[in-house]
Amino acid sequence: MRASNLYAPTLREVPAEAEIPSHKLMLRAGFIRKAAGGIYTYLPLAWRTLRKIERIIREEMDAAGGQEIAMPIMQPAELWKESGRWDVFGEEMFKLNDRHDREFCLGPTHEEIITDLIRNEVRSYKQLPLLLYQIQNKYRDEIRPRFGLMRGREFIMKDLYSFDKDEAGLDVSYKKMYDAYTKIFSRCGLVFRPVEADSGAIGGSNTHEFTALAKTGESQIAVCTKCDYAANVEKAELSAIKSGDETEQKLKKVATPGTKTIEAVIEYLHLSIEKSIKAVMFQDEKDRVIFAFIRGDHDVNDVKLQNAVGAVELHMAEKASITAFGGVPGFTGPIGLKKDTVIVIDQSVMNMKNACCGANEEGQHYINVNPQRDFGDVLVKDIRQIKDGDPCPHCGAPVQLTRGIEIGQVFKLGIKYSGSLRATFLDENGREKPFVMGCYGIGVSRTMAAAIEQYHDADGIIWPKAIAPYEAVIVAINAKDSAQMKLAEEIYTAMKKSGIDVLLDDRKERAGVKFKDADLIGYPVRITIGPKAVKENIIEVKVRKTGEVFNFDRNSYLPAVQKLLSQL
RNA sequence: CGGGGCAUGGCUCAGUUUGGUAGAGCACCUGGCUUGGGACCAGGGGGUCGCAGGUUCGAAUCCUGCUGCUCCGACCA
Repeated sequence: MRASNLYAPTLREVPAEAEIPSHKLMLRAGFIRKAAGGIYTYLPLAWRTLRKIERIIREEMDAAGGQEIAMPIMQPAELWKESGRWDVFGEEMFKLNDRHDREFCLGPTHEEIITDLIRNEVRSYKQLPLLLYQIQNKYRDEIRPRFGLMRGREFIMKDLYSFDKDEAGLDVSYKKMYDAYTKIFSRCGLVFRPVEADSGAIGGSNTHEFTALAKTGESQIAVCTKCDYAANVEKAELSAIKSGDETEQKLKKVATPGTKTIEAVIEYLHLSIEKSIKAVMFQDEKDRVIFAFIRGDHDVNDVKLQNAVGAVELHMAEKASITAFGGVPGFTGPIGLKKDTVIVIDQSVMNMKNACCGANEEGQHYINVNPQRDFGDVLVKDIRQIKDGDPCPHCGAPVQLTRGIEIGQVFKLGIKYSGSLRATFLDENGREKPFVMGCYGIGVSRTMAAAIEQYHDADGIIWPKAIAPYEAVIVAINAKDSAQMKLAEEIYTAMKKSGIDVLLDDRKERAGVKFKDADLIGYPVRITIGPKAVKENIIEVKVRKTGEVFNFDRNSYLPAVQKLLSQL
């Protein structure tokens, strides 16, 4: 390809709409243009990179036994109503009607379609396992599309669905996908971690998110500094903190006027914050009021709390709801609350000795609180949010909190969809059984964005070789110098012939412009053809990532460049 | 959905406070000159100032309503 024919409109200035590096750079380097909020056109450079990512995905999916199909983007409402997700997805789904007023949606995912596809045709356990996948556009009417391709309303996703006869089979399929994902993201050159995640409202027993580490990432993860444990902060487990042996003192109510915050209480009582118990009140979707208690210096993890009490959604409780159950805002404690409410105590609180907590009376706290002795029959769970330096649940070494971009997820669905859509087969004993399913997604367009988040500098993108739109660019310094152009052409032809994915920048621009564009677009290597090349037979090769410059001889540059590329 | 901000040529923005001839840089076209890190000179084209009302002799500027974009929050691959 010649740059003079390439549609890659680069921008000198940063468009005002972009916030994060990947978005800014994709706009500036001429990779994408916005069509509407969260909807983008992929220009030639982006499309090449996407196709390279897809190719890697296809190779690994096929190697793991996957078969590629293509399912419709537009899907009938009936299937979604049958699975019960027409309303669950709700506003987030793009819905439309045809001329006969039949309802459709633009697929946000394809569990319904695929389950429907196989439910009437796969009848026997002998046809299993079955792994089908596609690379397809997905649609989600995001409340707030942002960050360019990171959170769009239309995005490219690879989704594979596995069908097995039993849990053991699912475990095998899951492992295959887990391993394939590891290979895929490694081949893409990304720095990533598979992290344990919460399965959320979709249900399911086991799930890992593949997260590309990046400062701008939207999800927060806890990574062990010693072992390979990594988990989404929503999921990251904590073990109960042991307390020192202390003689239990007698429970006592004391006046603590005006101490509505934990800080005020401990200052007033001259206690350390580790001796305080904090109350946090929530209401769920059924308007149940939930009283959660946690050590003063800890924070409640609302996903853990949701799971602990079986709620779908939690929000802060209203004052009236708190008082209705005997709580007094600022002075709420577990002792003396009405029995017909939900009380959850963090596991670490149960080990505390001679602590303090609210007495459910204005201006009053209890001291010498010993939860094991004083709280009676309460629900004890791990509801605490992990923080930097907390011990790893596997090896005990401190964990580190870091941010990442979720680029893939592997998920054991079990029989959730095969159950609701009545998709069954006959097992060895002739018994009808629902398929045991798994689903496995990769955000393809998001992976491209994640790569840029990981690899860029002040001058532009620095593509990993495997997913760069072109592996190399040849810059002729002076397009009007026919000797230079002739040599550039010669090298271009030779490199192409040897299998290098190369672009020839033959534009009639000044050298500076071409250099700036090459850095911005981020070709892994740049070959410069100037006077030195013509007069001294020196082929100059610059590595984008390191800035290293190599001078190769005109007669032997090709193997040298190949070797250089193979090391990138 | 709640709270900010913005909307002026393809891009980045000034002009709006205090109403009076629509601007700059970049990009684009022509010619010249230049060619190792986003040159320079000369000439040129392009904007009903987001939309709809209103106030006024006169509105980019003041008022009302709407739309779009964007940032923060609740939601999420």
